[in-house]
Amino acid sequence: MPESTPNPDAEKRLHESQERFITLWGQMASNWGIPRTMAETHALLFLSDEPLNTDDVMERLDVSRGSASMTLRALLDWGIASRVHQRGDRKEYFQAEQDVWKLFRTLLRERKKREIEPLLAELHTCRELSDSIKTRGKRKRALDPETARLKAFNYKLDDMISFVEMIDAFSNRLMNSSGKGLELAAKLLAKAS
Amino acid sequence: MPESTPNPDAEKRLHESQERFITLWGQMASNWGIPRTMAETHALLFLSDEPLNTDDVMERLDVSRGSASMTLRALLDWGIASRVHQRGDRKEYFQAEQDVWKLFRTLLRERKKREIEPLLAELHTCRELSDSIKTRGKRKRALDPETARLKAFNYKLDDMISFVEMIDAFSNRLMNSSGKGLELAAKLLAKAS
DNA sequence: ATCAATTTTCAATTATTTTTGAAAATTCTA
DNA sequence: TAGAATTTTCAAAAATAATTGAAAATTGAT
Repeated sequence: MPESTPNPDAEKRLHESQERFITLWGQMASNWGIPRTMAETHALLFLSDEPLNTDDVMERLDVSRGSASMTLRALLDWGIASRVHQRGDRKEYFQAEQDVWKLFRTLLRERKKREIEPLLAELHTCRELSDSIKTRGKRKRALDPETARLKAFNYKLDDMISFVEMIDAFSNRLMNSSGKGLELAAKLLAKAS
Repeated sequence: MPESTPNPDAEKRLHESQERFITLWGQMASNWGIPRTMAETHALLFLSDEPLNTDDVMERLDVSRGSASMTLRALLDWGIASRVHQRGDRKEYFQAEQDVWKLFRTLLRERKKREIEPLLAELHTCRELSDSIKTRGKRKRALDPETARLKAFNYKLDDMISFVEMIDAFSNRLMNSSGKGLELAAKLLAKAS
């Protein structure tokens, strides 16, 4: 095998590897409730060395202009891509966060805001709703079946609420701890458990 | 307001609160790529004091027999519900894990098996694919653009791989640490960061 | 202000996921 | 083993989510 040939496969194989990564990213994301095209677009930007414009995305991912536009805007909304202006070109260019840990923290922040916080709010609403029954019009002697059911339900809600609060607190730590927060946490956990 | 009346609202309000919880659980789950009915069924079992059978689920959630059957089996597959036999009744009954932390660890274990491990495997495949180019047929004097692209890509893959390996290791810790592992991790992280 | 380039929007279409329901399979009882 | 009760299966239907594409809006240069 000739050692000095500028391997003609290289380009093709790099491309294949990138393609695989993009596809993988899309599949993973869709398992986690994120639209496939959004994740593929993100992967494409992540892998690209220079910023890309809408047409680049359309061509490489074979999607419509509308889709590319919506998707890119969504990535901006999530805070994992940013606009870049290429001088001498009127088109908008986009680039993705390159630091994997920053990316992770951004995603965590967004999902916390979009899901954990509303979840907690609604759980508290449930709890108030059922709690307000408990203390009303009941005698001390507590073992009528209805009260028992109520108590059991309230316990479960409380467990769930403190669990979610725990997750929430943990997310805060991770989000704010600079650098490799998880790594730290894992090490500490390893020692402790 | 009469203090001693066995409040006639109580039943209704408890029911409403449970209903809200079930709905909430379903919505949350579907944000995370889990079928709504599956989560609702889980919530129902979680809230129920005694095990339920397929007909109970069908009635309470207003779904077909087929759906209830599939869903219950899926919950068994996930390991977050178990079969129970009610003596004197031929029907199968189901109950959900009641310990929220155990539930969490079970879900973590499953998602790790179903997603993190395949992800890692495929990432390594990508890496091998692109790595095999790098070392082939290139001279030391490395700055031709193709090699540079390759290097950049490999760096990104490596970052991603070590990130996912980190997550994987962390999941292992959490899964195995008995009891409130996350709580522990959060506390430690709080001290350390 | 005008106009061409570019981006955004959104109703209609297409793709994907979930659910249904009844037939087939299984299980339990006698 | 027969037969009723129960569960499972899966093709078809329904529901949901994502994408398209062309019209409308916006932008930036002159």
